[in-house]
Amino acid sequence: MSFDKYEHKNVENKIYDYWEKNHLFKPKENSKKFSIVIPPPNVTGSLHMGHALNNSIQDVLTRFHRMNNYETLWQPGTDHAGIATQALVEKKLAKNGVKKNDLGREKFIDKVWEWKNEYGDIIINQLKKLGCSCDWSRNAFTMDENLSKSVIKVFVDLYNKKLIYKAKKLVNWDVVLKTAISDLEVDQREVNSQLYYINYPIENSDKFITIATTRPETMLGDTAIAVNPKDDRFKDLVGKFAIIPLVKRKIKIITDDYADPEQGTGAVKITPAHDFNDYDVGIRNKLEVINIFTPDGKINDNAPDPYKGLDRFAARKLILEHLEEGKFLEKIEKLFNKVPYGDRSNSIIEPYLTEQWFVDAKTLAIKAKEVVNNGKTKFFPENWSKTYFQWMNNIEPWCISRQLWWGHQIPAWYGPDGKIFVAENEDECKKQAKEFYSKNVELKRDEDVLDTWFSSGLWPFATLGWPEKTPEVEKFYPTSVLVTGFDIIFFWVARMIMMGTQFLDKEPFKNIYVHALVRDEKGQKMSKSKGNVIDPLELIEKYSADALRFTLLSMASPGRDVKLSEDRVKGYRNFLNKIWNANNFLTQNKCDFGDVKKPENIKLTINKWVLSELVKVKNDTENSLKNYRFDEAAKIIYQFVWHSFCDWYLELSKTVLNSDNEEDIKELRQTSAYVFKEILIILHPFIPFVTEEIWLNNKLDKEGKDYLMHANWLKDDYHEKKSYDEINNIINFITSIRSFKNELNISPGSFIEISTANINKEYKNFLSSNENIMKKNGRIKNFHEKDLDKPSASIVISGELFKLYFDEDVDLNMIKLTLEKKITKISEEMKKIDVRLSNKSFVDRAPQNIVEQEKSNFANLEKDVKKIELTLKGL
RNA sequence: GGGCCGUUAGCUCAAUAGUAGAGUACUGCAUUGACAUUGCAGGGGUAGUUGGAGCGUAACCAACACGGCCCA
Repeated sequence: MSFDKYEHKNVENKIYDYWEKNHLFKPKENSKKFSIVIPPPNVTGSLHMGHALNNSIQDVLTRFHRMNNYETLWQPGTDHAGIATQALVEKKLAKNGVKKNDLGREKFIDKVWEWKNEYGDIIINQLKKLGCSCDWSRNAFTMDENLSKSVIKVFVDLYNKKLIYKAKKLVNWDVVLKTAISDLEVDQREVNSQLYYINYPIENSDKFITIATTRPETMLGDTAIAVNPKDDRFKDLVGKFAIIPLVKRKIKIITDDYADPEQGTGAVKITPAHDFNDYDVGIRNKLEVINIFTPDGKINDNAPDPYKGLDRFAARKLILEHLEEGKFLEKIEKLFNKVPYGDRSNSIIEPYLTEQWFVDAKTLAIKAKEVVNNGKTKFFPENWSKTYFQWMNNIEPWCISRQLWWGHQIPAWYGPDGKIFVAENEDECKKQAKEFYSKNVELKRDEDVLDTWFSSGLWPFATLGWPEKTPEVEKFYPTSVLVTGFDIIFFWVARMIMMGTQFLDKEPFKNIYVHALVRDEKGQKMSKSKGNVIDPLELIEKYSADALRFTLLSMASPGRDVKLSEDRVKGYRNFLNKIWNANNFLTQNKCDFGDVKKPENIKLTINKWVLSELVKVKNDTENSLKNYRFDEAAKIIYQFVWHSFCDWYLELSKTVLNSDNEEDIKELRQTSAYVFKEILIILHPFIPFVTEEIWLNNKLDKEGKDYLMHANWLKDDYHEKKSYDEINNIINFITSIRSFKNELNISPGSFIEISTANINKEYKNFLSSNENIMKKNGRIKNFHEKDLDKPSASIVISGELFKLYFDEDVDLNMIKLTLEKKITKISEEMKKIDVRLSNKSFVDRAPQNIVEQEKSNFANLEKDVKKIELTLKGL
């Protein structure tokens, strides 16, 4: 087996099994609580990039809190996706020639459950691939018995409070699915349409009035023509009657502000049964409402013969032909307009007059707005509260009934005369009915089911066992944070807040972290039709779940779309490999992971430095996480592990490890093991698999007594400023030497000699105390107290002048050019500072420390230039 | 029509108003032991435009341009 590559494929499944086997996802009793409910994916769904981002974030938060003494619950589950699931099962049955109606409601629902039991866990298993540490023993489903109980209770309760009611209204009707849907499930899409100008003859006249419409077929249901009261063009016609072409029905020409003189001809046909605006006009003017469609979008018997039974689009075509023949069609214009589409069926939505159940959302919104207003619930980024309020302030009644079978059947029963009884079960309704009618009567249950979002609205407490007073509700409600995409703030977040404040009198979550949508690398929304979908499972397969998680997290900056490119994922896969090899290095150098602890009385500067860095990095990472700045957190730790720890600490440590100072070696082994262990701990929430694998390989779990998943992040305020500065000086010195060699085209591997004749004592001391490290990493043969008698090149580091001697021949001209370039650069900088300092207002009004800083910067640069100039002269 | 957001290196994005950074890509060099999924070094920015407040701005204000999203 090769040790130099991290192979995630053999690791991730194994590690996940290990976590599950040891029940590490279950909440562990503690006084502090942390809880998240998962935004339940559709049971029909499969993992897409949005899920991957959403759940990576939740998992980081969950793991972080679990590690740090919070009793932590990440409540998982799926929702029953009424329309999608029913459609899917119907389609499947149809393949075998079975129709839903042949089976009947009960048997059909059995079939759906069969499907759910077979395929419903697909997305759950995909979440496991991603590493999600949900408490799967609590996995919930919106159609589960206890959730259904909450749904029924909520419905009955809201009905009794008159916050749910039944009404005949115009609703958004999906003619393919044959159900009502809510406003939110309607997509307004911009499409190329045609605007038809149609002449309606005026009764008893040879004149006509021209209206413009994009939907000529709805003329079958026209009951008026409206013009604006201020529109003088139609003054003579108001009050007269027009004859609908083809239909030959008489309709009145009325005035209404809705008619816009600027639009079309200024006269507008009114079809109250098939347009939301027209419906309002109809009510204002007491117009007749004529429905012309069947529930599946065909022309019904209210229309004249030739059109009856035609599909709405076929009817349009025929009507246009007939209009043309009858010379009623004035002209056709091209138009770019918005047309409502059902987001599930992709068919054009019809406004349709039916009896449906509605929630009085306006009333529920009052408390829901309050908790955000008074800061009990906070949005991150804060700006999303604006979106929330904008919708909440203009909220419309929510149509919750769906003409489906799969879902929570509405707990309403009808008496023989249509009287409605609502209760948690039929027996209760029967009691009510008996009292009402003073005899036993047959009751018939409402056939409709509730909108899936109605049950999702109860998610944060129904999953915890409400309405029972469970310990979970007690402990974990309100939940700590909701992690979600902005696209469902209305659908889901707002509704949960309404339901939570209504039924538990408390906000469902303290914080709402709103993340962006994941787009492709060009910033386009991923969609199957565009073919730009990146499948997270493929990326996991190719680069590991850890790499995908880290990529998504590092790109999750607030208010931005996440533009995902595969190269980034590859880059973070390399990061895992780097960590893996750092561990190899430590192991090969006999760093002892058997008894890891922070060494006492540390002597070595690099050890003091790395510990100081570690503490700082840990604090910064923690702060970033607390502010939901996953991008920052990822960046901080990446920078530390790769650059500070691997590039500098481990490199510098080689000098110690190769020495014969046993005491130093021991201290270094201890420190590096300790720091690396802490790195694993800090990294674990981000990249749980590889950190766990290394943890277990190094036996840091102490045979199950020390789980990485429960390891606390370090608590320490260690900071050795002197050592911290010293190592930073070393890094600066070595980097300067390397750059200089590079500029002079000197091979980086070659060794050089350095004269320290011109530098101050302090710096000399610094050099001698770090001589070995400097020599090895700077590739320096020797430091000399006096200048050597051979050609040199000079360099200024930290304001001190060093002379360098090379074995190979260096072109004097080249040295000259390099130094001149340096002077130019510094001079430019000095000019800028000079401008600032010679500005009187700056000196007078800027804070003193800023002015001082500028002055000392200037002085330092000046010194550097003088020194370089001196050497130039000597060349 | 109303609202929200964005415009910084080739690309993707950061940054309390006080010397513009990272990742990636690119260029050169290195390679016998942690790692080529590597190392070292380098080039690359008139911060969308215009105006304003301010000692000082990428950051604040206003207008405009371009792009994106939500609602009607």
